[in-house]
Amino acid sequence: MAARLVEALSAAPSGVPIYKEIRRAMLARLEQGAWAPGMAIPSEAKLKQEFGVAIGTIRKAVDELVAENILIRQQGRGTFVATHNRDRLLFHFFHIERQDGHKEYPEVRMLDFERARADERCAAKLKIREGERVLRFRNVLSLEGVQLMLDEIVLPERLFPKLTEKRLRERPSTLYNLYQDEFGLSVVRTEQRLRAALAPREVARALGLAAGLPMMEIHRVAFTYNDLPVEFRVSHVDTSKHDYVGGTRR
Amino acid sequence: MAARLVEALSAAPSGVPIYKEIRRAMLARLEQGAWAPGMAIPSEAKLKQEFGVAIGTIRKAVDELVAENILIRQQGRGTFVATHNRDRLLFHFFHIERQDGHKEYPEVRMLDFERARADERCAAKLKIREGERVLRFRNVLSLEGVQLMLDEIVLPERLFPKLTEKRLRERPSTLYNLYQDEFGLSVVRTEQRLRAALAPREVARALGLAAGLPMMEIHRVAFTYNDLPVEFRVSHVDTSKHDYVGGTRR
DNA sequence: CCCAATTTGTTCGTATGTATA
DNA sequence: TTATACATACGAACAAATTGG
Repeated sequence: MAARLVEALSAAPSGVPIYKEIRRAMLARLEQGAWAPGMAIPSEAKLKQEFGVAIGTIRKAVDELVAENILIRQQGRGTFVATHNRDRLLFHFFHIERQDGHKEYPEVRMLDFERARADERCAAKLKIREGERVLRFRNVLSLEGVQLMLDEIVLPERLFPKLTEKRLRERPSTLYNLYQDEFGLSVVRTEQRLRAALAPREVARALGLAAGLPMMEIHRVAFTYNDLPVEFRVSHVDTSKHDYVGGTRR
Repeated sequence: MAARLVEALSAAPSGVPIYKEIRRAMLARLEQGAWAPGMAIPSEAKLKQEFGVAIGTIRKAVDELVAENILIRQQGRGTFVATHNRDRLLFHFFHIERQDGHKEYPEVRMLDFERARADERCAAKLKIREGERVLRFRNVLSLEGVQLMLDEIVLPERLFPKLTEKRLRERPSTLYNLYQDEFGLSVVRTEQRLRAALAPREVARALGLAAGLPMMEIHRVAFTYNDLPVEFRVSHVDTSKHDYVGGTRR
């Protein structure tokens, strides 16, 4: 087994560094679920043997995956596959906080759930064909008991076979945790576009707000490992008491 | 000189890795202007000798500064201090683009300029005392000839001595380039909070828009090396045809 | 056009320190 | 205490890109 891997790697067309190949091999294992969320991956010493390279080369591959928040290193313990727990959601994916800086985990309530077909916009965002089957549901998010955000979420049915309203309602943790644990889809990155817009009647009604209130409209696409779109989400946020918080980088 | 540096580093209270100390030493040189924007820093071989450590240790320090977009490596040429040119602005600091994804550099026109004193909000954001002297000016930004954004910019006068309206108007490049070249202040990071709001009368008038239009309001603080706030900026963006574009990370 | 010098990029190997179980 | 795993640091060799002669 070890020899095979080494050959496969050194047989690469070259020009591509070994550590990049190893990074790809690791991503493949993550994608296939060979390395499951929350579990420790083999130690650097094991990987060094398995891939037949120096330990520094292994570390360089792991470095990149750690920088992408895909793996998590812990000195003395091991290197782990990142999971979608509440902390990670709050830190990396939920960008709304009170204007005084207070940040907390939102309470989520599902409004409705339906099977539908992708319109042009959804198809483009999810990189699927127009008319392909999708699941669509809406969530109301609250902070400190106050409803302030409506999420309309669209998933390609092909990626989420047999996902039912019941399973969504009864999920014990975050949505992304469900995607990860039940369907092997780990969200590792999002792209989003924000704009200001007057609250659509539907949205205002769902949140119990006056129609015509200015709201933040967010279009977000969530991707898993190989830039595969997993979810498209349109959010409307009441920003009268809360902000969307961002920074530089990329 | 070399010996002194080595002593200084090894005399550190320990617990702090050498490469972290070297990173700090490099940041100090950048802060003091010993390494000027756009210029090459000494080669890794030189730094290795100067600091009296292994080349790998130098590389690890540089790695971090490269990841922070403070230094830029170029194989065969050297390692350079990042400058605020238009490309960097567009890529790292200007987040507005057309809703169809088209991205370009904005045209800037200064509306007014005044000396004032920091109110409570400005003081908090800029970490200065309330009532301290500040410079305040407003810019209208246009894309493809259409005015779509009003920036109100506040600078602590202490950091920008003798900055005049004339120099601002006659700057050849970006604002951050001016901060960097004329005042030795390199913006390396920003924090921002976004919300939706109805266009204030003043803003609508300056941009030639109808009052009461929903606009994106952005509060941004720009920092230089040691988390020192350099600029506070409140922007109002007409997002009827454009979006604010963001991503994950941090 | 090629050669030589310089500089960063990759890879190897080893030793030791520190945190965890 | 011991074993394991990641973190730091050292040193060396060669590859790849750039520059200037």
